[in-house]
Amino acid sequence: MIKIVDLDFKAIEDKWRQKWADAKIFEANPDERKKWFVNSPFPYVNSCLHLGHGFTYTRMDVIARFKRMQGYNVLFPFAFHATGEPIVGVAKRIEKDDSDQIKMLTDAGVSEREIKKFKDPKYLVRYWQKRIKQDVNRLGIAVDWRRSFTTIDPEFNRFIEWQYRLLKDNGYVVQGTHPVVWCPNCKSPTGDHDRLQGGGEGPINYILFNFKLPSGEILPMGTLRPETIYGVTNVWINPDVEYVKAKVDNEIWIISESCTEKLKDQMHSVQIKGKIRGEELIGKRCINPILMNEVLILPASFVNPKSATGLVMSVPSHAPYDWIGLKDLMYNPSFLKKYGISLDEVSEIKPISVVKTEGLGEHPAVDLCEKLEVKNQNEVEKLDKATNFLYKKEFHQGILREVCGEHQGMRVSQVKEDLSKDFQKVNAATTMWELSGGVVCRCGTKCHVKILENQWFLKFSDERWKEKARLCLRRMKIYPEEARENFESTIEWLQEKACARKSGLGTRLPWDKDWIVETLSDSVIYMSYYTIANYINSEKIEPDQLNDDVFEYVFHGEGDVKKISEERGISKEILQKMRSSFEYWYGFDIRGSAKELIPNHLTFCIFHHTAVWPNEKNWPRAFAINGMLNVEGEKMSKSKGNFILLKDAIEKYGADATRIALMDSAEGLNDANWLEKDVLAWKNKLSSFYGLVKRYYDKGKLMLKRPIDAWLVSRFQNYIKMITDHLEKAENRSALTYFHQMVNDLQWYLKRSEERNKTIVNYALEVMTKVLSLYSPFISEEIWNMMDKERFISLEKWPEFDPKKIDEYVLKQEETFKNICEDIKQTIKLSKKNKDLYLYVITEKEMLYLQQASSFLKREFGFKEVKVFLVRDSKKYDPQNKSIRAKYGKPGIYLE
RNA sequence: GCAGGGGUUGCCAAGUCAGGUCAAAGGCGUAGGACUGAGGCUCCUAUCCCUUAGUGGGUUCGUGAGUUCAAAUCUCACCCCCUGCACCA
Repeated sequence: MIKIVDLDFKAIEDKWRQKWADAKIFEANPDERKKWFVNSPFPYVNSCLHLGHGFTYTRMDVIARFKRMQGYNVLFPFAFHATGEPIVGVAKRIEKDDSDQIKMLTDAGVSEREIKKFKDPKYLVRYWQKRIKQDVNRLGIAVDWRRSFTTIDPEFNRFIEWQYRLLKDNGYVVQGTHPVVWCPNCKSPTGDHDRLQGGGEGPINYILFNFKLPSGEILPMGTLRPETIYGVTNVWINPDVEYVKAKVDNEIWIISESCTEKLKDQMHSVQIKGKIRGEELIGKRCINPILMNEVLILPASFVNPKSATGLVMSVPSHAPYDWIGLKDLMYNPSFLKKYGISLDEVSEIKPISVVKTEGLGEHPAVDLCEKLEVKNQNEVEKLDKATNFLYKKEFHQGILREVCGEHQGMRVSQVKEDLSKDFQKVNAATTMWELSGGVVCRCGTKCHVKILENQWFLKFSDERWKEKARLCLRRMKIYPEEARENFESTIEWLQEKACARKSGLGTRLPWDKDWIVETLSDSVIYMSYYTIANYINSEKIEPDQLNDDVFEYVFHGEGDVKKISEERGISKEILQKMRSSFEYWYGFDIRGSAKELIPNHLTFCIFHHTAVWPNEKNWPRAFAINGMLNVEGEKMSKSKGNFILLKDAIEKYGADATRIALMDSAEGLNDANWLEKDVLAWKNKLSSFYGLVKRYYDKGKLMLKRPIDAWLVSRFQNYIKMITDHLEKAENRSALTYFHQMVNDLQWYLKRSEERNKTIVNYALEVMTKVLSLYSPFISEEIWNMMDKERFISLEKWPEFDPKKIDEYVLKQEETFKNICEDIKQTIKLSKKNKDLYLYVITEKEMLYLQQASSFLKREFGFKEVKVFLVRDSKKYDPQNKSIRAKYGKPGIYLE
């Protein structure tokens, strides 16, 4: 019976945190031991850490502690990410007294006085840096803080400059032109997270067909389906819209006014020459640039001037809107008359089928409108649904008909690109970018597509770069293996990636100061900076002392140290120390992160390492990937109100329980689930383990090893093997499950043996405490201290697996014995007899084993007598006659 | 839509690659019991359904079909969930 011990977890945690810090046990310097460099992505410093951070960091910390106990020289550094837009954004919002922003900060426990100072982004960074450091320490992460930095430190900026110059010199950074979603107000690209509306929308390329009026002006018709040019029966213009005549490059176009704004941002020169109402064009004819036939310009209200050019061609066979548009006109002859168009002219128009699709009729748009019973062009919902359906179906399965000339028989999906190119080649068409859907920037402005010129890109498409990345990945360990495919497909899929922006915090591109290195691109090789950051910090090396020569020497061993030392004013010894520190620690041995970073950050990390370091020794060696952290089965989010800050969890449950519950909540790519009842259960378990040690440690007798002692040792040896194997694969949860089993086994042992073998019980408790120390280090230090140990458990030696200590025979016997106990229990239940017990066994060894257990059986079941007999001749067995049974017997259990 | 991962008995989760020993580990929860002044602790027992003298039977591993003497495990199709889809951290 173990009494619950009331433990003051907080006091224990404070005590050991302080002792660790005083003894500087996590400060790692190169020495003769083998090294182990573990790290995890640094957090963005615009708020304190949440439970998800705690999950990833604890996971790495468990591995760090494991490796340290295994005898490695372990380095776990930590830094802070501050580059990019959000921090500036917060500062700006504070400046403007934004109430939402202030509330967010107040909720996170920032005082009003502090909030006022947040107008200064640098102050804001310093503030959160302090808070985050506190959170990390509270959680018990074994960090070497001497190597800490932020990405807006000028020293770090020098490092990034070195990196980018190097990449550019090797041809991995190139200039290019690219369409982006653009906010004309912010004058910057609008990413998904920067949007009030239109998440997931992006630029899509419209083809514009140059229909011509007899007078020479061009009516550009925007469409996503170039093949439908063969099925055009007329064109549509919105009669109520005021269009403009504009000189676009060297032609006169008639387009909507909003289109001119878009074209200006898409590398066209646009001058508005005049206005023209849509209705003025109705009833005129224009020429199809491919078929060269004349088609009628008809009115339709569904034509949206905000979409592309504000002019569309009509393909009634394949576009439900167009078919309904025509029908609407036929039912409305007076409307037609207004524009001087005769009903006959319209009723003569017959759909022209362009695409043949299995399962669809000749004119699928017509059929669909009938099926959905679309009454008129105002039934937008039905029409959109039909349009969507047709677009997909015909794109994937449709085959071009005879009217398409040389392209006949081709599948739409295969021929679409070629068609577009061909039409452009003969000047029948151009293209323009349009959004796939409306996007509104966070600032409230409507966005459009802009073609960014002279943008800087990382050339991930470069085949020699990809090949190196593949090689690196092949050599890496990925935990769990299931995640590897994701890396492989990312390497194949990555193309040019913009690596610079015009706004936000960060390092300016050294050769083009207008651009700032984008934040995902300045955080891919910073782990190497940890190996020298302690020298930069302690030696107070100034940013302007750091130039490419320094970094070339430190990271590549290039150049003359003496000369660099003189020129840069850094002592030769320090430079050499930095160099050897890098050589000692790099490449890192494991980096742990959530799975969301696989397709970007982690794969970039592979690419950049292979580009910066030709020597494979410096490449990443392993990634450990974890899933997302859910809370009570739901995604953690501020709006759901289930957002848990790390500090709050630690405050409420203690760091030890928080850590071990996090580790127990998931493994591999599965999303973890944080359940309060589990955390509380762990808190109790920790207490009762403390109680277990207090009660049994060093309390038994010194005695010779009995079978049951051998059993416990054997079981523990197996556990040590299993736990070690799992931890080597970053499977922290699996390793932890054996802790439960060890507790169970120890409890069986305590019950089973009347007298406890002090050596054995101590051994078991020590092993368990060591295992526990990875997960819940504070309480483990406390327990270790209670055991009168001199050293920190954090610096103790990991229990070694020794197969020689495993006694297979005893393991088997005890297993059998447990089964026998189970049988005895059942038999007692049925026979209601428990006076005497007779056991019949086959071998003498078995007999001896059971005889040794007889006192346990008496204690456990209340037998007066327990006898074990050897079976001599089972054929003569007679269950009724005790004396015969004793003489011959049959293997089994008999009760009196 | 595309890419990667997943769906197991109340919940979490092992098992799937190497088919049988799987009614399926372990943890949590729940129920009963022990201990206790009392317990939210700890220990024992039970926990798919029916039946039973320590058994026997039935129905299960997202859905449907297939391969096989035999499928949670292999094949195919479908449904659902998670992550990512780029100039954003």
